[in-house]
Amino acid sequence: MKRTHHCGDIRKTEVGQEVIVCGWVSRRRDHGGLIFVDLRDRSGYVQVVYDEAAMNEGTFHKAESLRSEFVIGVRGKVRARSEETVNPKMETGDIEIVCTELRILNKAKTPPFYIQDGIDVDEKVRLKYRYLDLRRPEMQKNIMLRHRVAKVMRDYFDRNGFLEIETPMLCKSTPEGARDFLVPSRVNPGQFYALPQSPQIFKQILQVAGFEKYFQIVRCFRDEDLRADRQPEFTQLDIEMSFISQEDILTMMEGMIKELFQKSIGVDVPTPFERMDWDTAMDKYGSDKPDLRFDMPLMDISEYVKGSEFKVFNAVIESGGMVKCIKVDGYADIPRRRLDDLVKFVQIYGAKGLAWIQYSEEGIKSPFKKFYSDETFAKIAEATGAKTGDLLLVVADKRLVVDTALGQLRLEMGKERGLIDPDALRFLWVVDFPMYEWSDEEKRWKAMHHPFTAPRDEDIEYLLSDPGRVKANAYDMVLNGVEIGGGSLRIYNAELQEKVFESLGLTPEQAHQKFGFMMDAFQYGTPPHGGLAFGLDRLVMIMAKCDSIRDVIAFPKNQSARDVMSEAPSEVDEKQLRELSIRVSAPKKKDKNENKDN
RNA sequence: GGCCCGGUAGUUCAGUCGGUUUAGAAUGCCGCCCUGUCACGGCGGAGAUCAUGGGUUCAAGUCCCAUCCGGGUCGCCA
Repeated sequence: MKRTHHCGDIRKTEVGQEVIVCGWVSRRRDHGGLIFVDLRDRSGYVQVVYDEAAMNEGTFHKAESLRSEFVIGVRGKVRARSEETVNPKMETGDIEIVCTELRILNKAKTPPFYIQDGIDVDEKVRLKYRYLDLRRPEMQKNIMLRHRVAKVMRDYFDRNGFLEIETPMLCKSTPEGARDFLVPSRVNPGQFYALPQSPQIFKQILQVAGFEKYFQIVRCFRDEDLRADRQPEFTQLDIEMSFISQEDILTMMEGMIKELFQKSIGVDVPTPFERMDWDTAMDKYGSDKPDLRFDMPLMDISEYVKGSEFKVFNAVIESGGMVKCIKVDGYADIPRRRLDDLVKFVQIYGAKGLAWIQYSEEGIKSPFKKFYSDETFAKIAEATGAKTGDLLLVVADKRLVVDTALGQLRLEMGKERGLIDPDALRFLWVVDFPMYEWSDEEKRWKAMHHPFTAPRDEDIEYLLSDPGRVKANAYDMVLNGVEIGGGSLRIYNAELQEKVFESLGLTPEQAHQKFGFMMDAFQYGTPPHGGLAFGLDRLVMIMAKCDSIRDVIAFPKNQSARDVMSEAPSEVDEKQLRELSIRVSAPKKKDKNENKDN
């Protein structure tokens, strides 16, 4: 019984033909002498009819035994449905297959949840039975889209002269950056590989090796805590090019994105993308990845509120901080309760509090009303464009806290007030990133991007004397407030690279121990080069309109970094550990699943 | 590591102030009936370690403590 058609592909053109289809029983409607089965394969659904009066008894009897998710093969004739029985909700709703032969290829246990779109089931159940979850059409679509995305990317880069080159999964552990996943080496007792956080160094060395244009769709690993958009292993589209300017890279990537959206979801993305420097992004949107699907910029009102009796604002301004606000149109009647919630909300991001001005019909309401004149409130209204009915939410603190808290509050208000068009795609390049950021925890400057990023030429003199003012030739691609890619022009001069290591607090010995092979390579004729990497999971997540990258990864980990289907990670045999010269100090874990299910 | 939310039939939920409940509903499942359904319909039935452990109480799904599990988030993520 060899399949001739896919379920979802059959149309009126096949009417009269004998077809053989295979798939899973999605729904069975048993009317006694007449049974309908919606048969599903990866292409979609088709209705199969079993008519007691018109078929042999054994076959009909078999049809009566069908249950959800049985795997069957059906031979039958395609028939046009009568006008009253056409189902416009189904792609194949014009036709049905009248079964003449039924083969039950496999029975199935009753699944723990419905195999259909839009289910509301605890994610742990979905992940445990991932093979059933993935059987749902919307998940199938996501995985198919992901395939399509990778395919378009490969075609684009191939056509533009790029080579896909694989790099090692077993690498040297490097300082800086995320925590490494370590892999013990059996043949080198006591020594460890690290799984790559990205192929960064290898792709640069491939430039030294003269490949000029490299790309790779590659798995990366970072042992950090998980989020809706962060998995310990994730996929990057990794790119590096020689003899190019920043402009060349941005243009090449815009072309790739344009083609990608056109060919995989049929959306036209206008190019070139908007550009914004990092300082502006932080100042205006309180984020290095602004969501431009709505406006609501942060506005500085320090000059209007300084020098008053209101100690909170004064103290902040005098110590070099600032008072900024966002304007929420038509929300002057925000419930007091909600304001209390928002105070807590900004505190998450380090703000000590939140103030507000309600320009309501009954007049101005504000916790600091008594400290300021009506004129001051009028001036603030003028400066911010606030009209009667509008709400200003105000945060006072040092710059980074104000920007972060208000930036997050802006997003919260954007969602709450329905200002975000769910179909909008707003691309943006954020450029001119700072080279360093200060780590309070480690009391030192850390590379904001990574230590191979080239500082702007005019800032090189400040690398050691004033790292905070150095800007880098680094850029991020942002889509709808999500960082989907980032990269930089690289340092290609060994001395400059050493200087940057020094600025990061690495001694020449440490630098040499960790990156010596790279520094060596750089002495043998390194071309100017640069590149970037995209987060493939995040990109597909947005294209598929999902809220979590778990929905576009076939077998993701849960928030505790566990695969609940295969139950990884797990303890291993003493023998394995002995071979690796490893002794485990962690207490034995009880089997987490011993008191659960079956 | 911190904060927030959650855990009750296979699934999704309800369960008030601790007591009239034998812990309900929907859906799924099982059986019988049903020839034009497409979320088919009708009748009947089975199905619960109320996450786990301890405590308070005459009495705990409900209150308290601890633990486990899940999700979101801050820190973290070059």
